[in-house]
Amino acid sequence: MHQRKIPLYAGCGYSFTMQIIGGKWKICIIDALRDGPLRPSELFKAIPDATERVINQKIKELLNHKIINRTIYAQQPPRSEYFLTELGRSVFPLIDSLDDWGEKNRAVYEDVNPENISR
Amino acid sequence: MHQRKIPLYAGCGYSFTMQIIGGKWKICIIDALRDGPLRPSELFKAIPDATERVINQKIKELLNHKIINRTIYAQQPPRSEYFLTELGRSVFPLIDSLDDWGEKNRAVYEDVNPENISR
DNA sequence: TCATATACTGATAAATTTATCAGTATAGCC
DNA sequence: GGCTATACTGATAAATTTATCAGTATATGA
Repeated sequence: MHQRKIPLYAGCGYSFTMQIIGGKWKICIIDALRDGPLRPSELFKAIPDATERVINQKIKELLNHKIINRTIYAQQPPRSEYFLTELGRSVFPLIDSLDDWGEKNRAVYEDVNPENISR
Repeated sequence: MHQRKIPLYAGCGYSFTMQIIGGKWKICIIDALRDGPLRPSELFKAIPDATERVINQKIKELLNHKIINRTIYAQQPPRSEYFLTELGRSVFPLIDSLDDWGEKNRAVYEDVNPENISR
């Protein structure tokens, strides 16, 4: 595994929250599970821009962080389903706010040269 | 400068928002400017955990993204001040929600072995 | 003249995150 | 036996972000 060298900074609530739901794909996963449990393969289909490997990694983090949980069916071939925990559902309002802000303010950057937008 | 190879993913509003306020220090900067303009040196003092270089980089991004703006006084030694734009102030509710969620749910992880929390 | 204070920028290294690709395990079916 | 489908994991490369450290410019005042 990967051994962290610089301790995570969580001095403020938002830094902490960002550790849980930040990164490139986590919110996508949470959002995809809104309407009910999904099997891994369904999750991959729901987020086609991400590789399966990354989704698996992020699933693991979300499991560790108790945002999602898993049902494993004792079948062959294996079958499992991921679903949101109570804690996971509690981030819906955050996602919605972030999403609304983004959709609303996307237009602000539309008339700008991309060179001037990027970091 | 740095030339991006993988295009930024902003397929959803929240991905877009995350590009604007995500990363390790941007929200800290926005938050620090809540109570009024600050000079760079004051900003550094307000966020002692970050290096000045990083703050400067993030300032640049926030300027590009029209979240903050700058007043430059024609003085010597130079004097400038950063302040939030209208757009910048519009993210307060987001920050507050993220912060509240973090403070509220921090405790969830307190009884857990750190090994099981990290990614 | 020379050091000072201030607001930056450049170059590069280190750390972290994400992507790529290949491999494991197993019951059931042909 | 060999193939399939499924849910993963490992190793490593590539990309990106953050950190480290040094340097620029300039009016002012000692």
